Amino acid sequence: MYRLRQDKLRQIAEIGERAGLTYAEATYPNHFAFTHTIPELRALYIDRPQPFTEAEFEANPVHAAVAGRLMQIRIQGKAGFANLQQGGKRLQIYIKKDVVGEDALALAKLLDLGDHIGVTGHLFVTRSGETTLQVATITFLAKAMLALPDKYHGLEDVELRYRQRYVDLFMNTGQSAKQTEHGPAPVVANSTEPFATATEATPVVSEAPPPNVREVFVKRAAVLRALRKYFDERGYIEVETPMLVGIAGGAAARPFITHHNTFDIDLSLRIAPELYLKRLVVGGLDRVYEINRNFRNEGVDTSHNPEFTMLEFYQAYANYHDLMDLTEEIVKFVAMEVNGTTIANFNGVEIDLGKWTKLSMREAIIKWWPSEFGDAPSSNCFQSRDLFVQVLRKAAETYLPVFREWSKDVPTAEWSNPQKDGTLVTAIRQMHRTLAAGDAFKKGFVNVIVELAEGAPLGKCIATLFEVVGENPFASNLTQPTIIYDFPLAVSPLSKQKPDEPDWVERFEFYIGGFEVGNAFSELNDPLEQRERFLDQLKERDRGDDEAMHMDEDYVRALGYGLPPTGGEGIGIDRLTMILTGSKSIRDVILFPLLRPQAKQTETAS
RNA sequence: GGACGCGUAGCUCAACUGGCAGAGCAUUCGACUCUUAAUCGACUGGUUGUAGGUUCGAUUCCUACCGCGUCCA
Repeated sequence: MYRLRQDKLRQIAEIGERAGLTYAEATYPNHFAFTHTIPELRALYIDRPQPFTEAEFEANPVHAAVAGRLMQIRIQGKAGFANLQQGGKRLQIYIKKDVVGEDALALAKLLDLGDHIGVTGHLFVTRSGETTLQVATITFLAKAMLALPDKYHGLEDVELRYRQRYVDLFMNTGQSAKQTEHGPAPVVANSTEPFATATEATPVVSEAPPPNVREVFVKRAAVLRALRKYFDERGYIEVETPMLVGIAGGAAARPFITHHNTFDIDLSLRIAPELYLKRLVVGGLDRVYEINRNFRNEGVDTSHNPEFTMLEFYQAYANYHDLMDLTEEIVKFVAMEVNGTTIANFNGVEIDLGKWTKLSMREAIIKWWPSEFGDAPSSNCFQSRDLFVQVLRKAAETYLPVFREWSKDVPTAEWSNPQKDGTLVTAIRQMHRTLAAGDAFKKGFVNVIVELAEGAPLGKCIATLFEVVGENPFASNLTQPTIIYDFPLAVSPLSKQKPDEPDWVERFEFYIGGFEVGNAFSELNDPLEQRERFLDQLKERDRGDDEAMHMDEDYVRALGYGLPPTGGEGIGIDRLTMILTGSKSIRDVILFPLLRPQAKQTETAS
């Protein structure tokens, strides 16, 4: 292939020589003076309510020079049509020997799909009604040495699309015949729908065209633009804080470790900018935001990529109630800027980003209490470990009959304060293992009991129970925009306590489409309390939680200079973009998602 | 880390219950001055992800590994 195309390049050079061009000028020129981009030209004369007619073109000829990549060629002897693509749009061009002459036609015959050319000419309307550029001159700009994917299907192989995003981007622009056949707004092609009921038939996968990849990333840029506009207009300043850090703090996650040679020290890639941004608020930057990458050393799935983009913003004198209002406003604003509507379509479900539900975590647990667990508990069950244990025990005995056998002789006291190797703990662990291959929901529930039996803090158990109940796959509780507020202190080492309930903090997360999109809280600004929280984290770390935080003495010192009451929030940009583009996987909104390297053979010329 | 699924020509896909590995597009050659998934004729293209095993015979069955996807941890 390479050799054949190199031959063509030489022939192209020969044609160029006749026009006085050097080999380089004829094959890889370094300039083309265009008058319009293809999207501009289309917007002016074609993509409008009343496209220009042939009569209008004849009365007022439109001359243009455009450049693009050849996506289709229909040559017919001494004339032919082709489609040039630029900026995700295509323009048909018509090359006729009578007009362009012998050499230009010879050049046209040497062109391959994927080549870049520039053309000059004027617009006309064909008999079949397509506005077309009648070519006067052709300038060869660059050769595609590799064959393009199937012109009808485009590039469909998901792995290839991610590995060779450059091909994905110019093939899947919504312009391929298969994509246009399926309507103007192709949805992400995939089959399984978490929210679909069991009675619905599985859609036929092969019929769905690949998504409009270009559009997804154009929209992603629009999301970022809208967010910057929102914050810039409200007096926030955009900052950039270190990604290479000594202590990776601000979140519960494992960092990547790297090394700086001249200092000869190990550094981490940041897992969150949080602690630096609050230092800036101490420094008097009352409103700051940062949009950039975080790195977390974790696995990959449809909502996780080890590097992901996060927006974090901090606002002095605000608390989490202010941030809840702000959150609704921001999401609505971005949706309107990007899509012109607050309605989003995700996984076949219509989501209204303008309609929000607010529930405290405790309310949510009670409201969404699965009927399989028996009667919902009363709201005071979160007040003490004993009461919580009683509720869980009752639920377990209702939901899982085996539990009745195991626990009937066990006094509540042992539930509350179990022996590490006692019969109860052993039995529960055993049960957890036997469920491993089975029902995930059941397993999640048992997991709460395991945590409880192993002596995890009550708050942590409550948070885990919330996740189980909230993410119940049979209920889709967190699909529509939902704010869950008031978190247990035990899972929130950087948040400020509620004044009247010291075991709970002023924190919320918001969910859309079934997953967490953002996290916010009133910032803990008492340095002594913060030091204690770090020390608690170190204890958790000693107990084996390698996601627990490290002590950050400098951060505590910064708080020592006085952090005003401050509200701070983080929003996952990739996930927000997924919702706004209907992308089912985070990999569909990240240009080059992390993939395992392929140590495969590299194809070369022959 | 586990379960399930997938991997065949550059791309999109076939190949029945184990019996000579095929088609369309792209490529190459030829015809064609309003086509649009252009059309017509001819040709070319393969270590069936990798390595083993069973078998007279493996794309197909078995094992391990590699990569991807989905769900879960």
